[in-house]
Amino acid sequence: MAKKRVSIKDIAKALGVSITTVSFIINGKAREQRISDEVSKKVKDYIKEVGYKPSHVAQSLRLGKSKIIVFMAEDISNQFFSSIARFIEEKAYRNGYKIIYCSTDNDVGKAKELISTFKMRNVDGFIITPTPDLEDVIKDLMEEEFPVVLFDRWLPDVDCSHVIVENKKSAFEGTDHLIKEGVKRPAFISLESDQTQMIDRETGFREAIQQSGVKGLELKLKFHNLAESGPYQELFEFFSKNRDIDGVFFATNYLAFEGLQALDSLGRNIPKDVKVVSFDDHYFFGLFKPKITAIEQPLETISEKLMETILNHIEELDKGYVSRKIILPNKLNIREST
Amino acid sequence: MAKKRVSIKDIAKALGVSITTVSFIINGKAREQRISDEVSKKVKDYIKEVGYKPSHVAQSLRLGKSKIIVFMAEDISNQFFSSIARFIEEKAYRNGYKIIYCSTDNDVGKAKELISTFKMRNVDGFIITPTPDLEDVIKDLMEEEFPVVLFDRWLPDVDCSHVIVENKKSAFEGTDHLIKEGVKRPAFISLESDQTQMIDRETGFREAIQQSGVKGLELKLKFHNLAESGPYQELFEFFSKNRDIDGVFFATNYLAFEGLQALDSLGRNIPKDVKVVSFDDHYFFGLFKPKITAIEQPLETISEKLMETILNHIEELDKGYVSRKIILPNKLNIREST
DNA sequence: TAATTTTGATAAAACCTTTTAGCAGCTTCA
DNA sequence: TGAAGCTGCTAAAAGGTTTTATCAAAATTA
Repeated sequence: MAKKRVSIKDIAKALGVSITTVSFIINGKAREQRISDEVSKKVKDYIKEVGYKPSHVAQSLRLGKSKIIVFMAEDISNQFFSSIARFIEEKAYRNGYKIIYCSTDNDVGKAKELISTFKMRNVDGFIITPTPDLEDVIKDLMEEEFPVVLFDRWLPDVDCSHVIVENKKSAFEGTDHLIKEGVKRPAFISLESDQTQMIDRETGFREAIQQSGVKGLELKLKFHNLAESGPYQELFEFFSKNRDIDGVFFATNYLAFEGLQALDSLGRNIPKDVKVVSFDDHYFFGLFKPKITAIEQPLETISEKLMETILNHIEELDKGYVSRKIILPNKLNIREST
Repeated sequence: MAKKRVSIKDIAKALGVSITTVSFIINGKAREQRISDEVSKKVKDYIKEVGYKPSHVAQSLRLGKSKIIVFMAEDISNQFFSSIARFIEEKAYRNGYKIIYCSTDNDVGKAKELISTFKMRNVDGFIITPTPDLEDVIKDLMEEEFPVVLFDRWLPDVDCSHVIVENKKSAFEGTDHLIKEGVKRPAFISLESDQTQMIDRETGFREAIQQSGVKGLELKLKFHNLAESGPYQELFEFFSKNRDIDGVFFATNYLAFEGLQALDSLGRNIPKDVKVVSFDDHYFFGLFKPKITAIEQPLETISEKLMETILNHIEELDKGYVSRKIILPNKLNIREST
């Protein structure tokens, strides 16, 4: 027995006033529109009595705003993204926005499809981890004046707001830390990817080894999605072929988890034989034996900046777009593995 | 220079036909409504040319359906929930639905607030992990004919659809497994909670020890949210006070992670001194040394059933509500810790 | 007193769809 | 020849809001 939802019209009729009047009162424009306190009170009381709530859908239609922001992650089940999702959610709700999420699996096709379906939904903004080759879509989005903020990585060819971290600098520091701890033959394990975050981490590694004169080694693995088996086997082979490696920098934690297993299978002791640093700190690095040194991204600050930026874009849509590019520092958590 | 979005009206005007005609053609009712193939083609071609996409907001308003489902988790950044979120997302999108997520932190107040804001949004359905004391809100929701499915736990006092797992049976099996491996003094570590999933796991544990005649021990911890520090300290004290414990059943993986650390600090060897089983398998249980025996919930099947159930409720709203109660089996993954 | 301003409100358009009811004009059948 | 049925299409209402333009009555000013 679903009681019919009460609308402004019902209120107006019941109280013998006009729809306009009710709307003004609801929106706090009673004073401004010279509605008498008497009428105002009557309407407010009635609203409370019947528990009226405005229809967001109707508001969306009328105002062209949905109060919905899309959060497009590479994979929402990944700890990094789900943690950000959690922070973002809180900040969004506090500001009256809701979040619709989706995962691209780093696949352009999927990303394009998702973006195009969301455009129809009148969403107010997009927070996106861009897949490779997404430049054109992002440009379109921006031309159509959709607020967009990228994160985790960015697109050099598009002048779009983004929130990222100091990938190069932190990778440099991490590598330098390895070298300072006596590593002579460091390896850099990364993904086959020309996305900015990976490139920057690689550059950081290279600059560090170049500066100190040691000879490094690099391994780039294919992107595995969840369904496939991890890169364990490849890592195992790599480490068994290159016995002289005495330090490893993992470009992302998922590689570290697999790599640590491989090193363990090979009987390499950490940190005695091999020292280890990983990008992207994780709860489990603290539980590992030995505890793993890692670079921690400031998840909450990233989320804060993302929301701040997107809300800024949404709320001053008219006042001329200026992209905001935010680069945040990370923190190197030194633990037992180095 | 945002090009104005084209509407049905624009198409009608441009082509000199009526809005009705265009709408019929768009919705594949041309034949049925005897629109000539000639007109039909003309309209379709034009639509393709200008790239018309219907406004979902207007459709929502007109049809009273938003094609949005709410996914209300305890905490979206928790691996269990984010994994389900990932599966759900996929299944929802394939069926033309979008997912809005939110986290309750197991707090009724927050849950109530969230539900009430979502009601206004004309969402089509709710997938919920109920917090304690949420019965009334769920009842209201159901009375207002909102489709609802609960998961992870359920509310005995409400006849609402749910998808859960065989908590009691699996806890029994896990405990029984410990005992069969020679454990004489098993401990059950859980949360202070009277939610069904925890109660059932506890019952399973109790029945297993009762059946075999061994004497068990229980510890119930407070629910910690993310901001607070974990229950490490309490676990440490518990284990150091009860040196005779030679087997532990953790009711959820987060407790296991903390508990394992505590056991390690105390120098207890696993599995020689203490055998360990945990509810909720996790990628990291396989990386641990030793690898931890755990009960794996069928995440994908849970998600499938959730979507199936909610879609069923959404699409046959009229045909009389019958709650569906689905209980899925888990899998005991025996590893090195037992 | 007449003209003007202020007060307290309202009608109606707009946002974009879907869908019911209906309207000419033509064909068929008795 | 008149009634009934079909064909191809459309007008208009409804869904719930916001906002602009407008209006009558009362109050103020000249």
